[in-house]
Amino acid sequence: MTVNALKRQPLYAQVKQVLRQRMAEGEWRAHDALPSEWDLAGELGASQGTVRKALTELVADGLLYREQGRGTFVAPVPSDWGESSLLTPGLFQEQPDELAREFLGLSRLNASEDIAAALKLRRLAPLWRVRLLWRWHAAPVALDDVLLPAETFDTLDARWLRSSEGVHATLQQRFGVRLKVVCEQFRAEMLPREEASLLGVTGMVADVPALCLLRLSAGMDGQPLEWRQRYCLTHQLAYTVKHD
Amino acid sequence: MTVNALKRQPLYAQVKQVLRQRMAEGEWRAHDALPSEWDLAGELGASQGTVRKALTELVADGLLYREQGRGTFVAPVPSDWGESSLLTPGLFQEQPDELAREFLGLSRLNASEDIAAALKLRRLAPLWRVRLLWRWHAAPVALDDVLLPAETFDTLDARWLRSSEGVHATLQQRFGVRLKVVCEQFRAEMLPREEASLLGVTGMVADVPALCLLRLSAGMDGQPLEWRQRYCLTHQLAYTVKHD
DNA sequence: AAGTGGTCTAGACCACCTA
DNA sequence: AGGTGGTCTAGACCACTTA
Repeated sequence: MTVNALKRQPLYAQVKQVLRQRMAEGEWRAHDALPSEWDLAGELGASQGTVRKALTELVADGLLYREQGRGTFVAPVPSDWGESSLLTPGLFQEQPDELAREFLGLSRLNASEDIAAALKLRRLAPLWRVRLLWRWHAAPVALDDVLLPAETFDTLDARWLRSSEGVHATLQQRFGVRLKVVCEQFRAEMLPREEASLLGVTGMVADVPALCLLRLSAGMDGQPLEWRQRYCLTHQLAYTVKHD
Repeated sequence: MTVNALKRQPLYAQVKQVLRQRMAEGEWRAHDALPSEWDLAGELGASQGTVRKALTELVADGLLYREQGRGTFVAPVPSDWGESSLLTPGLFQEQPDELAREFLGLSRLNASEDIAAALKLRRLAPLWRVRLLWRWHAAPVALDDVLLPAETFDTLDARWLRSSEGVHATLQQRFGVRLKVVCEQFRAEMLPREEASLLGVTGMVADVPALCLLRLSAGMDGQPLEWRQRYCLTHQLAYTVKHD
């Protein structure tokens, strides 16, 4: 077995791990085809059935997709917005394709107690803080604070974020880490002053309700790696979550 | 094969269907053990591997759970609140166990265009409308409008709802239908007058932001069967969604 | 010790896509 | 026609639970 260096893990889990690593190393790009089940079985020293089980789970994890008769392919990087989408007030129908992301800045701060606990860090651990503004047809609709453990991503560079497809794409390309959403929490609040000004909500109509979203994301191994807080204006758009 | 009456479906899907039906008919109660994989394979005329695949998917669907060395068991009915929970302002830690449901009434109305489309009904199709109030430590925190296709659930009786574990439990017990959440949509709004009064938000402080939640649920076959609209007060509690 | 679910294999056949 | 994923089988061994 070529994969037996890892111990006490089922063979299919080792196959998953090897494939995840080879994907992170950039062996294939999005929509590239993987070798067939039989070829992988030969390469990795497992049976075709075991490789199938690993591939099935990687599809469930969102890393791959399959097409009957054609092959198994690398799934594209998910957008920062995650599995969720912004939609118009109509019920679920329309696409959020006009959504644009604007990078506002990168700074450092120390973790509050709550956030340190959520990210499983010690108190006051150093964090990166990325601020993003989302626009829909040019109008600001949401503002993000993205907090990342600075020791894990110590070489993070603002230039990467300014020019990339997004924070999640940068983490995947520069650090080989793929995020999945663990938990989201929703509140309705009156929009605070600072966020109101960044979202272009001006003086007299300052009493605007906002959807306040907290989101914890983790790597595929379950390690929490991103804390994100978002204020959304929902006059024109609603925030939707699809299940399964 | 005892299950081959259905055609052109993979054998494991037929096994799933048979087991779902037997569960809906009340052959087992929550936490009862199913027969072993080998016994089911014998009963149903499939191999143990095929039965395993069916059981694995039913576990993924949330209908069953398994324990190594002990057996396969029927999962309990999910609460109306669904996979989601109400939590205190602390980040994700606490349990929503003090949540109580109060049945306010059952009435009939005709579907609006939006809702008819979401439920895949014709315009003005008759609907049941169930109103529910949620309390947390006695204080009202959320108000539900539940819309159900009246022709599908024509014998629905208010007495069932008043005395049961909830709408979803009633539908499962009386109609053999199990719901799963398809899609949820979130907005922040100022609380409308009628809802404010039902939630006990009194006169002068009437300008309260509320979390407005729309939810579409479907049977396990994908047929949309429930439309639910909820206003949540999020001063004390936030609404959370867990993924995977 | 017996029974259960969990993993793994080898081989077969089918449905679908591409060339 | 040949390659791919999708289904199905039969048999083996392991890890865990229960009595």
